[in-house]
Formats: sequence, C-alpha cells, structure tokens
Amino acid sequence: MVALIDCNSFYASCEQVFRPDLWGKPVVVLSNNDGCVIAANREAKALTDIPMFEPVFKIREQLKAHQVNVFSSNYAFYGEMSQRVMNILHQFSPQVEVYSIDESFIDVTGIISADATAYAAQIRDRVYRYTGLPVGVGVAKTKVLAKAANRIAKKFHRQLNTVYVIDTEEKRIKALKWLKVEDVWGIGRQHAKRLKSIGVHTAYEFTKLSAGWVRRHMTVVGLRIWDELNGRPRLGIQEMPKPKKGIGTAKSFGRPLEDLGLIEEACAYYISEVAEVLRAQKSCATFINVFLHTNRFSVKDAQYSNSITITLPVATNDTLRLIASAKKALYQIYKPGYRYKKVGVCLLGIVPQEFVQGNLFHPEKKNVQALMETFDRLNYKYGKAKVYSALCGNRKKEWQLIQEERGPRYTTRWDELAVIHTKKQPPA
DNA sequence: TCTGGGGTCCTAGGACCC
DNA sequence: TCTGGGGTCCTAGGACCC
Repeated sequence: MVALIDCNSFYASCEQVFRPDLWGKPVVVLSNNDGCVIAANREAKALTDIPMFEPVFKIREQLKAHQVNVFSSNYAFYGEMSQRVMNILHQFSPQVEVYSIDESFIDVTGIISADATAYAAQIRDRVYRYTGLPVGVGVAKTKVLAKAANRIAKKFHRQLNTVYVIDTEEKRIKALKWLKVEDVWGIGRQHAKRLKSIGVHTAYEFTKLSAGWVRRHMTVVGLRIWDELNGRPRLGIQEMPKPKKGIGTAKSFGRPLEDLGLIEEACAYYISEVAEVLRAQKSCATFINVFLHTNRFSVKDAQYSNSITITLPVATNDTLRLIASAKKALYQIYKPGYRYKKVGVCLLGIVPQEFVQGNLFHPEKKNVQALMETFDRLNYKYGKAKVYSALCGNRKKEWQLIQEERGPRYTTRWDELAVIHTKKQPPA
C-alpha cells in the first residue's frame, strides 16, 4: 500500500502559518516577477473571479474588492517548510519519495494497521501539529490510485476530513467512476481531449479500453497509468532521488533590457546560482545551454529568441570558468535592437566530480576547488551572494525580478523571525 | 506597464557505424 | 524486377508533472 501526502494550497498555507490574523481569509501567492496567481487557499478559490494562473494586472480590481491578501513567492521559506513536513513523514515509513515541494509518496506496506483510515489521520494530525500545515492523505494499492484517493479526500473534506483510503474493489470502482478522465494523474490536456472524443469521460471508462489502444495512442507511459488504475502497481517508490540531468534557471527581467552588458551580468549571476547547486551535489557539467528571448506577449515589440549549447573543454563546476563560457555563448546569440525579457542558463551533461575526464590541453587551474569551497562557505555563513564574481556586476536592481509583496523569511533569517507579542508588552 | 519556473520521459527520424 | 541487416547516438518535438 502507498500513501500520498499532499499539502493543501501549500504556498498560501505557508504564508498563513505565522499569521493567525489571516486564518479564514483569502490568500494568494504570485509567480516570480509578481506575474500570475500560482496558489490560492480555499477562501480565495471560492472567489470565482480570481482564476488560477491569471495575470495579476488583469484582476487587480477583483483582488482589491475581495480584500485578498497577496504575497510574492518566497521560495526560501517554502523550501524550508517543505523540509519540515518531509522530516515528519520519515517517522511513518522508512521509504519516502519526495515527489515535489508539497507532496510525498510513502510506502506503508506492512506498516499500516487494519484501520488504515485512522493511520492516515494520524499522519495528517502530526504534520499539522508540528508545522501548522494542513495536508490531505490518500491511501491505495498504487500511486495513481493513491493520487485519486487524495483528490477524493480533499474534494469531500467536510465528510472525510481530508483522508481517504481505497482498500476494496468496490471503493476502487466507485472512485474511478467518480474521477474525470482529465483528472487522472498523468493524463493531461491532449490525451483527455482525445479520450473524450471517443466517448471516454471517466477514469473507469478509461480502464475499460484495450491495452493495445492505450499503448498505440498513449505510449508506454499511458499504459502504465492504465495498469495502475486497474490496481496493478507499475510505478515504484523512488526513495533516492535520481541525480539531476540538467540544472537550470531562467527568470524574467523586472523590465525589458536591450543592453548586452546588463544581460551579461544577469547571465553571470544565474550561472553562479546553478553552479552552487552543482557543487552542492558534488558534480561537474559538460555542456552549457544559454537562451535569450523577447516578450512573447508583446504585440508591438519585434520578436527574437535563440538558444545555443556549447561543450566545455573539461567538465567543471568552477563558477568563473562557467561564466566565461556562458558569456561566449551569449555573444553568439545576442542581436542588438531587441527588447529582451529573459535570459536562461542550463548546465547539462552532469557527471560526478570524481569521474571528470581531464584534458591535456586545459589543465585544471590550481586551487580552484579551494576557492569554490571558500565561496560556498562564506555565502552559506553570511547569506546568499555575499561573495560573487565581479562579472555579475553591481546593477542587479536594473534587471532583477519584481517582488513587491514578499513576506518575511520566517525560518531562514534571524532578522525576519516571527515575533509573538503579549498583551502586557505591546509592540514597541 | 504588467502574462512563472523547473523539471521528466518517450518517440520518430536522421546521421552514422560495420 | 530486383538494391541488406543490425546497430548506436543525437535531436526535436510532444506530452506530462508540480
């Protein structure tokens, strides 16, 4: 049996944990650059004129009218709260697969007692008690069914209290008949459209299609889902996260940029960020991909986008070498005269640091490892980007993303800790 | 004025090898 | 009339996830 634990409206819930004054009130969290709504709590979802993924500038009036509490995204904070939740889940099973920032699968085979619902409720209660975050728990024989159970748990939260177990054939059939085909985990827009066109509207109807049809039109991926819905496990619990195949970042600028100098600085800064992640997992990169594009939504701006992948002479995790290569790549795709909206970098061909193939003509610079370690130690101790390459420049204000409403980073900054005021000592 | 970011996996087709 | 068979590697594109 597998349990799926999923935090309710995770980002919005995080913002509410240390703000009791917001409990029961609508809260939304915005994407980077304060672009669109990417998370909304139950109260905000109830306001039908505030759809998810809607650009903020289009719904500013509605947000104001409903007195919605709006936050910029605060990933340092969400990441740390996620860590707390995942740590608690390890108390319930030795096998935990952290699937995303707000959900985990845990293997409860042989652990879950006769009363599976009570066990699931215990998970929910402990996470809430230790972190203040509400979660839903779905339990079933396969991951795809656990996902379905979780959806039922949340949909009928009043009756079920956000916990649901599919442990009998009757319950499985009932769940599948209720679940719309487009809501099956792994069936997206395209496949849902095709399935509906042949009269398949529910998960149950999907399971009644032939294996051959599913394989032909939805590849082996679809077939696995089909099996899982039929109660045959095909997706295992992936305890050890696979090493990443690429580490990238790409963020929109706060305003459009034409100047190559500024784009170079942003690019160098992004490289510094991803190189730090690379070193943290003790790897080196063999290729760098750099891409650049204008604002695709703008009708009046001329459009241009390009991307290039270059091979490094030697796989490396040296920020300075990576920046030098990325800059060369950027020069090859930059064309003057456009208003650029975004530059992105991606490190590829990731290999363990100890297996890097040397290059006779590009000897490793002396003391590079020591220098990078010093970089990372200082930045860990004194805060992000306290030490950086001069190639990142000092004009970050000109390109960095907009975050007007970011809340405190309660759990990762000493000067932003939550403060509790008592009645006797009013705030100074 | 203003429209997110970071990933995974699979397939088909082309280039190439012997 | 008829033009092999068995591979690998790479890339682009499509589909999906949170």
